[in-house]
Amino acid sequence: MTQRLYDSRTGTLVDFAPRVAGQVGLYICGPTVQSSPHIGHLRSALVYDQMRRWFEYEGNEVTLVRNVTDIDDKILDNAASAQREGSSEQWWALAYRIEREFNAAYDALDIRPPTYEPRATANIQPMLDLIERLIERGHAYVAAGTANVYFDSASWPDYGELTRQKRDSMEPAADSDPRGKRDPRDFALWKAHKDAEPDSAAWGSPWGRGRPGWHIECSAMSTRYLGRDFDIHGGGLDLRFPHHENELAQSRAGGDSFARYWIHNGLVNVGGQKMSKSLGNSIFAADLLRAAQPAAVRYFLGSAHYRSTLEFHPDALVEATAALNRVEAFLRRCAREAAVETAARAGVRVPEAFSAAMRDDFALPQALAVLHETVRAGNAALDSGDTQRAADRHGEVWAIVNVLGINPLAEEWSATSDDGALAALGMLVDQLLVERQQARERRDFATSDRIRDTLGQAGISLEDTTNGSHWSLNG
RNA sequence: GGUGGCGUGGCCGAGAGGCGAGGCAGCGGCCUGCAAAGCCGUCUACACGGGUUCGAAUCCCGUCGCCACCUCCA
Repeated sequence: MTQRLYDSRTGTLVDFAPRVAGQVGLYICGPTVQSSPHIGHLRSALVYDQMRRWFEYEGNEVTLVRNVTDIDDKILDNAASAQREGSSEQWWALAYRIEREFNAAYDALDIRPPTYEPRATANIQPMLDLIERLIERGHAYVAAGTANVYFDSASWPDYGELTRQKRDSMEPAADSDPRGKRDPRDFALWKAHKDAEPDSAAWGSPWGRGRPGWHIECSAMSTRYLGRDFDIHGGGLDLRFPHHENELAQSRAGGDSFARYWIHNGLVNVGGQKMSKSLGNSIFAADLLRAAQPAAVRYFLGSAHYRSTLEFHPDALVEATAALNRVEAFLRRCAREAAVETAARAGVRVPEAFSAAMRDDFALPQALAVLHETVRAGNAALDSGDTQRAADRHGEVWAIVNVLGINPLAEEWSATSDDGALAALGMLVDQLLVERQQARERRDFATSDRIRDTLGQAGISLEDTTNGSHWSLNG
């Protein structure tokens, strides 16, 4: 069965075939590092992380390139306004600090680093080369008497193809500062240096000192690392227009065939509304990581289809944690009762229904339904004493949670735990469990319940089974 | 004005002509000293009005409501 995916350029579900069989090239628009990462940034990164893991699980070699926009208007503005309030932080220091915040959040969620992460400021020359090519081909012009270079949208008949809009029916943009544009729909390839901006934010070019426009970096960097003809270009839905439209226009006008497939992930709403600074309803990465375990955050962010709007609500993480606890409880129970060997589950493949869901445009909600159905089947097998069948389900569940990166027992999540403290806790709890068991045997339930209550207040839950009692720390 | 999307049960969230995805929460049962966990069962649905069809949440027409993008955006 072939991989299907929704290509937003054609607006249809299509068969995905990589340019070179077994090798997938993926370019993702990363963040502009101007302020702290929020839930929307994480969702976007996670969506492509899970796609990448799935492609790799299917035997492909994936080259994932995700850029960092580390020079743009907002970064300069934010640095300048902080400086007016006494900050000494330069724009490039701000960008780097924020970039590290993003990487810390990605790491916390085990979003694997891309194959490469190019920064705009490190790729000025390839951008200049592309701009020169566009001028030579008659698709760009230098605004008279300035160092501003614009893409000539009227010279490119396909302009609007990505979002299936006609150039003539686009709303005439209120262009506050045309600076020599021939048409409001033209967009900047190169922006002339302004006196008010720091010298460090300008590079030399054939047209004068300045800095790159927003879109040109992605055209230059995607083709530099993935080739002039590559497989998939992805990013947030809000980037379709103008960012991706302009990328596509300038790349094709420059002679590159560019991305074969375009994918766009849905945005995150909070309280039914788009998250925005002015509404003050932003949920930041730090908020999420404080509220729940990383695996639960991943589970929540992957609980809606990647193209759907995901609704964040206060209980969402509680529900995700509960759902994942169920999976964890099964994995632990199975390890106890069915004596599952690590080696035995290593080669187990995901259930066919799970693969079918993933191959159908990465249908995560259905894939998660398969996960839960497999857990239920495994628990039912344990209930009936069929340990072989339980072990089989255990292997499948293990394979699923690893592909999605939501394995509650994965080493990634436990790296920071304090082994010494945990060992000490274990000894104390085990001693209490012995006392409780003795109380139960003499039917002194007042004592046994008191021990359970005390442990409960300390955040430890108990589970009595025919093979003894088990304890766990509440997530 | 242009382009695209959405409205599903208490909540989240799939599905896209015929067996009610799944999770969270609730209820009943089994199990349990009682719980917890688990399993079994179960109540609340497809915005509204027409139409097509043997059959519509799904297709068509209309209505209402909501949202996104149209040069800052994940």
